[in-house]
Amino acid sequence: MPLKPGKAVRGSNSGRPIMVLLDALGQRWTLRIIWELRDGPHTFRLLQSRCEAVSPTVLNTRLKTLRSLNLVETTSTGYALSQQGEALLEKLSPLNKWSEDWAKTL
Amino acid sequence: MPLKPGKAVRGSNSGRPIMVLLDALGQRWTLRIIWELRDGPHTFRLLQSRCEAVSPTVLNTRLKTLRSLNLVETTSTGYALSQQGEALLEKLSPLNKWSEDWAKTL
DNA sequence: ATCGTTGCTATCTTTTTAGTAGCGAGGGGC
DNA sequence: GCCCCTCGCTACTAAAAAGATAGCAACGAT
Repeated sequence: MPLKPGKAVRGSNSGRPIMVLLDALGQRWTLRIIWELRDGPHTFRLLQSRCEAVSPTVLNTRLKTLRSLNLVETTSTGYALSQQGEALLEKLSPLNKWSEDWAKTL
Repeated sequence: MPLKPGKAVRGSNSGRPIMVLLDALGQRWTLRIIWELRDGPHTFRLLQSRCEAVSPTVLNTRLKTLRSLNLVETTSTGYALSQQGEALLEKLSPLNKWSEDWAKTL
């Protein structure tokens, strides 16, 4: 059951891209993996250690999904964000700054 | 174990706000709930039906978390994004358009 | 008082995620 | 060739989260 725009996902059978995206990003570690790839390619094991020892089972599952969604690709030096992945990260990276301001209000 | 900036979350004990945020948003339905609140307050049950019958158990858990994170608040007409929640949604809403372009590349 | 709707809890099942061990492939040194 | 190390990754099992369903107490309108 691969995740793919146009296909139903959990919680939405519309197949609308945003729903597919929200479903993918809502799986644990997905957002984090994209985040950790922000400064360049990482090997599987390095990525694993950056994500505080996420289990290889999950990491590999996520990487498979992210590759099938064309957000991550394998390079000679390890896993890296694809062009699309970079674009997505660009949309997400303002969250870093925002989250710090947000934290102050708590 | 409430989610809160400054405190360890699963996968990061740094307490950095971005990690707390990524952890929160990476829980299933969280992103979707924020998304569904984009056009105004909704009652618990309406929100539930908008999220294609998400179980009340999970919905309530998420709403509790989102309230404790100051992203959602209760109003006379139901659950609504707080000021912070609106700000977050603003950061996320470009994803809708982006996701459509992205979907074309698949 | 009855009815419908609300937010929500209790209970149980299923799915997902976590944790750990270790394999086969490849590279380097010798 | 052989040893040793690191690599990506799979297998297996345990724990945690999410899903599904039933239903209760509180409120408002009739």
